Amino acid sequence: MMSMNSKQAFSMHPILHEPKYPHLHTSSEAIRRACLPAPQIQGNIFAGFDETLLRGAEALAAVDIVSQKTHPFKPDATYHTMSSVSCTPTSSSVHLHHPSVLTTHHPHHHHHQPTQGLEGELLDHLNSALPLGGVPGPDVGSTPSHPHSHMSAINHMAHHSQPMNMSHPHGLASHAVISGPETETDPRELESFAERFKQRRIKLGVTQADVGSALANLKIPGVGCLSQSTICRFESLTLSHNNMVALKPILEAWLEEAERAQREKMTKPEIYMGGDKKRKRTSIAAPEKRSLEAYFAVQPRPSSEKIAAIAEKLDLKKNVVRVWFCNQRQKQKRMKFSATY
DNA sequence: ATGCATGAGGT
DNA sequence: CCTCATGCATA
Repeated sequence: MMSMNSKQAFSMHPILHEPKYPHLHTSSEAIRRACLPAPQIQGNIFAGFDETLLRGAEALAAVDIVSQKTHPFKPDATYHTMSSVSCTPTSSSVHLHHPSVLTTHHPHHHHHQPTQGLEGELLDHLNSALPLGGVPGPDVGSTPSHPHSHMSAINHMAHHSQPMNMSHPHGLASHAVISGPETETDPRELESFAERFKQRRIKLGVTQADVGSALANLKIPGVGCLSQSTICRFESLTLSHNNMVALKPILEAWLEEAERAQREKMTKPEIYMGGDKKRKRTSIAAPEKRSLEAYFAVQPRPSSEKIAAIAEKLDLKKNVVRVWFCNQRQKQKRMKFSATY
């Protein structure tokens, strides 16, 4: 039924980093434009908002007013036992460097934190706003204005960098033209590639995890292995546009190499195992999650204090809440052409 | 396939 | 502390 990962081990040291990617790719110069609002996000933050928002509002208000109370205990579900991850040596490929190949930031950013001053008011009008409006906060949830900057990925990529909604009307100029690195950023191109990739990958009888670990064998400078998660996300386009663009050439290279290898009957069963400490994934219960969503709808970027208050209110660790917001923001931004089309 | 987490790099 | 790219652990 679904793909199962056969193996996957690898990992890099959390604390051990090296100078990592030695190369270039400093070709940023993007001109990100003011992005537009994402019409709709996949998250239905407002599903059954009646309750949710009410609760949220209540909670929010309560938080504001009550704030600290000495909670007796904190049943935090977060017990991540960090571990020393070891680079599974068993695998034929080693990879120590960080795969952070694509992290080049631009100096420009312009995000504004709009009206942050009305935090207190938010609560209030939340009350009034939600029950009626019929459509309480679609807008809020969509984060109408979140400009963002980008970083370029690997060396050859987009330059004109239009982040996402570059609606490249069509110009599918047969992408053959070499000199034009700017040819591979078309969302449609990425989409079709992802699909072709998946199909050919399956045809090769390789799992997503296999692809990930095999990448290290390509010995591409600055490229180590990737996890099953990332391969999966690439195939399902649940990565940022830039991330997709950056990964495409790498996966493309792997694909060709894999098919070539198969032709010559060279299959190397790589097996590895990783047995370290496990990290426990915190699980936020549904009610808490609903509250968080409600908060997010009004204020996607709560201040530290706010986060602390929310955390206490929901009886969660502050960091858990902070990370939740970060992840939520990230989700809203990822590709899935909802915003572009 | 996804939820929560870590870490690098930037402010 | 944020954003991004990624990953481990899970459903």
